[in-house]
Amino acid sequence: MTEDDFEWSDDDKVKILGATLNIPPGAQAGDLSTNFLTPIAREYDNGRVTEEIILNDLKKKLMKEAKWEYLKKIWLFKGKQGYIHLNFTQEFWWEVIKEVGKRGKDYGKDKLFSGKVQMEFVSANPTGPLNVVNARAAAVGDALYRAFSALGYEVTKEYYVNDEGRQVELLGQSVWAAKKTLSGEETPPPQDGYRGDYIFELARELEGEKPEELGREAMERIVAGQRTSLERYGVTYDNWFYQSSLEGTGYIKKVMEVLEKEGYIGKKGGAVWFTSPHLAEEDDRVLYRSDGSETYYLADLAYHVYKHEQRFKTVIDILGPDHHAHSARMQAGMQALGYGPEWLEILIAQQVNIVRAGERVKMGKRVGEFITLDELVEEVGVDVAKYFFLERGLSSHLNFDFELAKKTSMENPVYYIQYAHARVCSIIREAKAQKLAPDYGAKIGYTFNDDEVALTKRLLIYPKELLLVVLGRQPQVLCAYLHSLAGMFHKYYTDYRVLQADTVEAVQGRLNLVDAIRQVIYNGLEILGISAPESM
RNA sequence: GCGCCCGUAGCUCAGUUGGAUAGAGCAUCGGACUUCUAAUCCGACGGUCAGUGGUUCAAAUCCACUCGGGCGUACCA
Repeated sequence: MTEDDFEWSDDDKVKILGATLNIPPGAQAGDLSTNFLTPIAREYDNGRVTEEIILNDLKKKLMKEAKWEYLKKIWLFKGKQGYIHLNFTQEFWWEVIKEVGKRGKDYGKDKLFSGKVQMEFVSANPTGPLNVVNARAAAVGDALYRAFSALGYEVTKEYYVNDEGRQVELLGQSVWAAKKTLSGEETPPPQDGYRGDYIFELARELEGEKPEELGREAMERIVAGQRTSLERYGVTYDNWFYQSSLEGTGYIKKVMEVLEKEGYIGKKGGAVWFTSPHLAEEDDRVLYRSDGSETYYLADLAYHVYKHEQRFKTVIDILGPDHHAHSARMQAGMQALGYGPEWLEILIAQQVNIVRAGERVKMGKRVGEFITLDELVEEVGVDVAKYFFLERGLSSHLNFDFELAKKTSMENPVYYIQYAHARVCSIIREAKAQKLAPDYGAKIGYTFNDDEVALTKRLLIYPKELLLVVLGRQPQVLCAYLHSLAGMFHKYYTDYRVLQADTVEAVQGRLNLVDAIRQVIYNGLEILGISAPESM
């Protein structure tokens, strides 16, 4: 086998250069390592290609990459498994720091992907203020939006407003009843109506007289309020799409035509159903009610047909925990309409339990008791709220302990990360007073010690972490990364003096290093939508 | 009943397209400020990865079953 027999695909390159490049544990390890060998070895394991041959080939390839000219040694770690270890020359670490410094806010950004992607998230019903699950979806959706953008996707953020249907009627009736009550004529809210102080506030402010008018007015007021809450939370949208705007567009008609043609339409009890021979009967779903009105399901299918015509490569919807069934139905419907399963991706933001004084707060708009996004921000602040949501996987249930979030706020992970940033800024400020500054063009005649190399490695893998966030739709990877980087920096800060290093060159080298750390923390926090204060 | 999510340290959770010695924070206990910010650092304590079986050179990760928790299962949205 010669070198030319072995072709590396782009995917393989991504793996080599990023996805599976790790910082190995243990003292005898190389600078970086990859388990890339194992899957490839198995793939080519026909008895003739040995690990050594692949290793040699990999070495040649890596040496050719300009960035890897500093590769000093590539070897097979003799452990339980065959990991490839890489060692680098000292110059390599300076190059990494230089790369971070020169690219600045763009470090980590890369045109790895292309195409239009839409992210729809929060899309709460216009019947009340935003709650904590909405806050969770907003934090994650917005962070994913930035991560996707950073890696080359052209991303659009959209908010879907369900401004039609029974809920708006109910809302109108609820406000109407509250208005009556306020005028001295005690009137209970309708069955399944909305309760809570905000209904009475609306009743005081709105002028409509009939329930229908009040419903429309209340909805507009509430949507405006949701938008303001989100802005205060640092989340804005490219587009607010109203369900009512689908009227007269023909998308609903189109959905019905295609479904009819493909044999997915059935009639039962005067209603029109989505049905399929592949589905169990209980999975059938109403499209038109027996009174002839359209369901939310039909409207949502039409809405997604509309999305598809906007030529999005991928559409990602982040929905609340009450949408499990709806999610499955949407996927079934979209496939019936002829769209591939990978086109629409539905992520479920699992429920958030609010814990106060050790007890779970039961919530629900119709119960009238819930913690709003505004209250959350008011009590713990934007940065803490976002971080609490971002550091956990979207699919796990989350306990949000208010007392804990406030009580331990001084030892909060988000402050820990921000403090690392502020500390570097403090060093830079002090350096400036001494007429010193980071200089990435400078020739560095200083040899990084082990701790400095370890920090540099951590900076080197930042782009890989960003890639993992995008591939797995999981911002928590970035939270863990930043927390670990901040931790390493805090220790470094305690152990070494930057400005009181032994030589001028050491001061310059360290100054460049800490400034690069500052940059990466800044970039990471920016992706997460969390502020990076210069002093605390 | 069926579907989805989950079960990892005392608590809250990372780690799951199979890969190196399972990690953090909080809590508890003991140390470190004459120093570029102690919102920090160091150390100690803490694990049958819910259980059983299976697949594999290799399982917290995949499969099956069991147990436990949450959510969903509308001609609401």
